Amino acid sequence: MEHSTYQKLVVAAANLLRQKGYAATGISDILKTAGVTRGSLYHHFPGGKRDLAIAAARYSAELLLDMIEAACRKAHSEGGDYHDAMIEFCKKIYASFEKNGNWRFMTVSATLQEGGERNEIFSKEARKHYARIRMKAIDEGGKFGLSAEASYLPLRKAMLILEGSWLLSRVLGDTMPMRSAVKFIEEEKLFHELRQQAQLQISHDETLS
Amino acid sequence: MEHSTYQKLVVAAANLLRQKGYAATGISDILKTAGVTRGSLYHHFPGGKRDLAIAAARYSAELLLDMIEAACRKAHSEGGDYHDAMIEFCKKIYASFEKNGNWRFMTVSATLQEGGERNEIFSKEARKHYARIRMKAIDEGGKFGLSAEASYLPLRKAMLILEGSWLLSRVLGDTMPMRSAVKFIEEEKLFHELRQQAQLQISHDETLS
DNA sequence: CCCTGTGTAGACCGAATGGTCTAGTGCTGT
DNA sequence: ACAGCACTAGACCATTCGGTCTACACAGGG
Repeated sequence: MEHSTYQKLVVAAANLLRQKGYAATGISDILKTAGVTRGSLYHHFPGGKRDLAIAAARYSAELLLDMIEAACRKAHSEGGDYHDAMIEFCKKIYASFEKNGNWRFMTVSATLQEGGERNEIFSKEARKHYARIRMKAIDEGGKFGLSAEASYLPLRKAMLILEGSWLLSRVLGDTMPMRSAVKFIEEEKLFHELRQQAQLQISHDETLS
Repeated sequence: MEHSTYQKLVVAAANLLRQKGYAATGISDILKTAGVTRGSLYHHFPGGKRDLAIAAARYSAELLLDMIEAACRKAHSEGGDYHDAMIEFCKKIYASFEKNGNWRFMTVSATLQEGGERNEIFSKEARKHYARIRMKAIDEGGKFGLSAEASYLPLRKAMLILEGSWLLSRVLGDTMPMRSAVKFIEEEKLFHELRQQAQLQISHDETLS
């Protein structure tokens, strides 16, 4: 990991918050995991737990964006299309889930889920991160010659499936839902191809008539 | 609501747990919401919070099964197919989400998510409920003449999308993800039809050759 | 040499948490 | 009338929570 106290705190917080959620994660947990004492935390994060959670969410979102970018780059270099990139992205997440529990994913939604009443600060942060993810999708999709919508919708669907299956896998203590998420996202590529064929078919028919 | 103290506790707990999660929901919250005092709670649920959460999860799972059943019945009576039932199911959940925040859904995964270390009791409960949902899907799909797998997979996919979008909608404080979940699940019907056509196409070609 | 600023250490605090315990209420069958 | 019971009420407890505060370590500049 990183060696600065600040970084140690963010990394530890990101992991714990993702695993247990905001309310269940105690400051002491984070301090113990990070090997840091209370004074340091409140020096770097005057706002306490809230500040730290926001920093952790930002860090996690960064990792997620990197994964998306890497998956797209790989698909590109292997001659695949945008849907191949989505599959690659999903498989990466599954692999890391299978290996280390749930580490390195499901950043924003899990991290910023404070119990109880609407927390406008956290919601605003979350919206910011998801907007960035959206922009990244549009950007990467564009490199495959896709429109903004054709870039964003597949990623959104993949994200929903992944978040759902991640949630489930965590509750059940079983990676099966994550595995089926991979299958579902592989299916999406087929779906997309079939839809294209069907549209070709239609325009063909229309040309004939 | 129900009038027995036991029922009042279960209903209040189910709502609060779903909204805020296990760790963030205090016993006092539940008592206040239910209009019940501490002694009563520990009379009906000697195991305290844990017992109550398990009962709440069971209750929520029951509601979910009812919703699935109702959606299938409606699709049947209107001459629709199994995918129409999934769409109906999803729309119902979206409608109730739109109306009362997040009430009456996302039972098991949210309710039984205790922070921290693997909680084998909760996981076992969750597995039990999801197994029941699976059986219900197979049962209902059978009435539409579908195989077990063809019954279960669409529901699983719908559930994953719904859980993901529910999670997101809650964090963002915006029903948009739920709305897109409805669209995605409507898409599934089209996907299924296209796939059937393609398979017919293939078997046709094979017959010709 | 001290002074100042950045960062660390951990004792300490009030509030809130989940859980226990005793007293009491009101309905039951006898 | 009374004993037995299921149930309710809420004071009480130990623990833990997030957060504050003072003391200290140790740089670099004068």
